[in-house]
Amino acid sequence: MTKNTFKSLPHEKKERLLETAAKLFAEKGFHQTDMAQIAAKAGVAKGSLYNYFDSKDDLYLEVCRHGLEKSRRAVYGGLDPEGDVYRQIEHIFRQGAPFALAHPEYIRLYLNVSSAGMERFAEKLSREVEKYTADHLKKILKDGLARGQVRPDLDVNAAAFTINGLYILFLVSLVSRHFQVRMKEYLEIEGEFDRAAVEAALERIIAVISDYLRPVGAGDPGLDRGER
Amino acid sequence: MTKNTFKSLPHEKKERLLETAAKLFAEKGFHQTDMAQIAAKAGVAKGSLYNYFDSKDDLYLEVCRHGLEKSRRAVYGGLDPEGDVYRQIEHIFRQGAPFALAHPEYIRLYLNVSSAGMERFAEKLSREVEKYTADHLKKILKDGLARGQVRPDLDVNAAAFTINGLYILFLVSLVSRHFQVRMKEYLEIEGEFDRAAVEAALERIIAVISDYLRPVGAGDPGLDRGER
Amino acid sequence: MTKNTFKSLPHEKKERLLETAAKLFAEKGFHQTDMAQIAAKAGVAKGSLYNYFDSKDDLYLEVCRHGLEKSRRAVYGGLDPEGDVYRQIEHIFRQGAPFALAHPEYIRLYLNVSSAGMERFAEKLSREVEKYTADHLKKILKDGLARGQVRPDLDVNAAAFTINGLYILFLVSLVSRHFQVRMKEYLEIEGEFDRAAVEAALERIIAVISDYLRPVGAGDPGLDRGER
Amino acid sequence: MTKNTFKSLPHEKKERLLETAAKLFAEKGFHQTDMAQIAAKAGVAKGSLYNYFDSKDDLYLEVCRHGLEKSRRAVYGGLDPEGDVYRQIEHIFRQGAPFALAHPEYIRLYLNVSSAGMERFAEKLSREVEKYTADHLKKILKDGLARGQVRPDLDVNAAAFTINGLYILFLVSLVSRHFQVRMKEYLEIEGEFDRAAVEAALERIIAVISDYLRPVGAGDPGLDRGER
DNA sequence: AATGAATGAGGTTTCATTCAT
DNA sequence: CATGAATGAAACCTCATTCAT
Repeated sequence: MTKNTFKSLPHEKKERLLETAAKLFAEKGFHQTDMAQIAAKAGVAKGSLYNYFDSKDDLYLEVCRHGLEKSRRAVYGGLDPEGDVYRQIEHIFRQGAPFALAHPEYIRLYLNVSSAGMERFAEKLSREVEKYTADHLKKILKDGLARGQVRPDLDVNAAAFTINGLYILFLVSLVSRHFQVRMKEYLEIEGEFDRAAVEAALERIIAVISDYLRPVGAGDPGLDRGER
Repeated sequence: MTKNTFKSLPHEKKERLLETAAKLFAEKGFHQTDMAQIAAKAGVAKGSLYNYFDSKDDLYLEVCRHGLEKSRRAVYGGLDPEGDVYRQIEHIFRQGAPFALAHPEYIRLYLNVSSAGMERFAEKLSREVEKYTADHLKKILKDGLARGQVRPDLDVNAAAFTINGLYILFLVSLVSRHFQVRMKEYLEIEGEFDRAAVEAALERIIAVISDYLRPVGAGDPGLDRGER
Repeated sequence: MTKNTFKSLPHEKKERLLETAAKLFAEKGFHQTDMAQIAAKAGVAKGSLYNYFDSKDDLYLEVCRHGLEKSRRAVYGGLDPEGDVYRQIEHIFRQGAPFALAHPEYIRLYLNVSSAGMERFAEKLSREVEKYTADHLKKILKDGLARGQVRPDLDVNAAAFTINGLYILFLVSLVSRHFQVRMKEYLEIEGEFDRAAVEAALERIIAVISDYLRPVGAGDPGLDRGER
Repeated sequence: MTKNTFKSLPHEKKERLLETAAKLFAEKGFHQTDMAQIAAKAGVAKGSLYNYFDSKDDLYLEVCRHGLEKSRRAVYGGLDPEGDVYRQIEHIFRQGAPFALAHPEYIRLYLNVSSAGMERFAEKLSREVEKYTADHLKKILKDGLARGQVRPDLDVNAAAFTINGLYILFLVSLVSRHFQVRMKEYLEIEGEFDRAAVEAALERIIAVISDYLRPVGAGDPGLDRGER
């Protein structure tokens, strides 16, 4: 468990340490990153890491939790709970994309937790990570349902599962070689996966969601679909 | 590159070796699996692995390719290209689920290729893996579009991206601790994630797809949605 | 010990095998050369090497003996025992130099036998190698002494030791990075150690020998010293 | 490159480590010596070697450099630059012999650098090693020339090459099986190569040098030749 | 609390030799 | 006799963690 010695460190030092570690873990993977490297890059002594954390596992866990908080603040921070369901969903995607581009390390860490040999972290992180988002999305959809903004026969949970699934796949496509190749293949994106391509992809995905949610016969699309 | 010495091995030995390696890699991750272990479990000498493959990387790649072929045969094997779009999509999901349960190792390997430090494998595998499925799905949707089985305004590529995304998320939920927790959270599955729960989840996801694809006003749902 | 299976091989195959091995051993050293490589380059099966020789050691020994014979034929082959002592010594140097340039591998093997961990080969080769040359040189000097061609107070054995020492040092300077650097440093050779530089060095060394051997007051130098 | 962690070790530990390594490398050769062995014999952990040196190569280089310094101090330490040329040369031989007997490992290491597969070390060591000695010898001879102590027609560089060659051959005869056999063969030494035999050999070699250098007609030999 | 040297288990790869075909 | 796959003992090097300063 994170020790008090770490908690009582100056804020700046804590941030520097966790961010350095996040970048390294995300870039090279858990096992390929070594404690000495983290210490060196963060400008602390290798031994100090063990004054702050019980083990490498412990540090990794803390790094993930830190990333989780950061991403939540970034994505759900400015959400207007009174807004239209489409606008709220779009808000999430539109906050998520720049966050992923600015902090690819945290998205990568999310992905890594699902990989082989990382189950002990999933055990500790996954519910915490997913419950928050799931509850949020379900609430948005339920509110939309209550207000007649979405199709009345909507399976809220399955829809939330789907929307979050698209959100995850979109974000990991911004940071993982594999998923980037996949997205380019599906959406037939040629050349660089630059800002414009990201924006276009985002709009098409949001349109899918909107098309799915919209009540039958709704003439006015809930989200801007001008692109399609 | 895989050496000829491996290729000319008895089929059974090749299978045993690749499957043993697949299971170990999938269970413990690439770096946590050691060559000695693979050799011992497969009943060959450590040195022999290096008669068959140039390196651990090379073996891993071969294991992934082998899994890819197996999964393709299992999932796309009995596909009836003349069938209705909904039936074809359902076929894919209904073949994929038991395959994933019977061979969780290959789904885990798929997931691992997207994790940090595995980019060199993604570089070699991802397009090969994704192009096949993407082309398949797009073709199914285009045929459905031509036959008027799906909404006429469908963004085929984005739909294929979405459907495959749901397919991936569904399968990885069967094999990855993290994604299993996530699915249970979203779909509010309590207790064991047993066969019945898997079946129920599968139907809800297929229903989402069906609802999305169906032309507006189509009275008869394309897929059985009795569950919902 | 070399097996009969090797001896009864076609001459050409034996030569090819021994020469291939000589080059590899000389280039990379005994331990860095592996049997598989030798077999591959010589165009024989790895297993065959063990039909021909008891072990790698045994092969190495045979390679050295083969090189020894070749070098003897090349260097002492055309020696005229009736000739003047100076001419005979010069003959040895003038035969040795092109041989070393044409077959650096054998000179390198000679050098390697004196290095650490090679004592078991020295035990078997050194006397055989050195006795022949020593006896030859001593005979030449004794004859010269008898004929009054060299200083009457000559310590024949020490002189032979010295002359052969210079011969060895000259030859190894043609094939060993270390001794080449050394010779260039001593003789202040700048730039490439090309044919002309080799010739010049050779003449200076022969002149040293001649100066040393010449009876006091002998007006006519025994060897051509025009260069100096 | 040698790391600071090594440099800041207690002098005694550094010496112990380098000497242990020197002895092992010299006894068994570079490739036959393993890091674990060195560590065990020197009483440090295997991992520590890698805190001190980048690699086995790096350690070997350091061991050679250390030996070089030791041998220089031993051989050139008490040299009287005002002395007679013959006395100076004899001094070098008379210092070198006991050093080689006391520290055969360093002479062996010198020899090893010239063997196959060691070129990367030669590249880094040879000039450094040879230049020092070459310059020294040339200076001694030039001074002798200026003072009329040696023959006026002396080829200083070739003479330095020769004298150093004899020095090398003499020393390696004390430590290498091969060269010992050679010396015994040339000088017809029977039985053990003991102190007395070494002394006798040394005197004969010095006499050769003296005879060679001495101006024609010099009645009084520069060096004691009573033995012959 | 901070430091960084010390530790040693562990992992990939090499290669001489054997042996079945 | 020729072949080349099989074997497994090493060997270099890494790195999480400890501990003395």
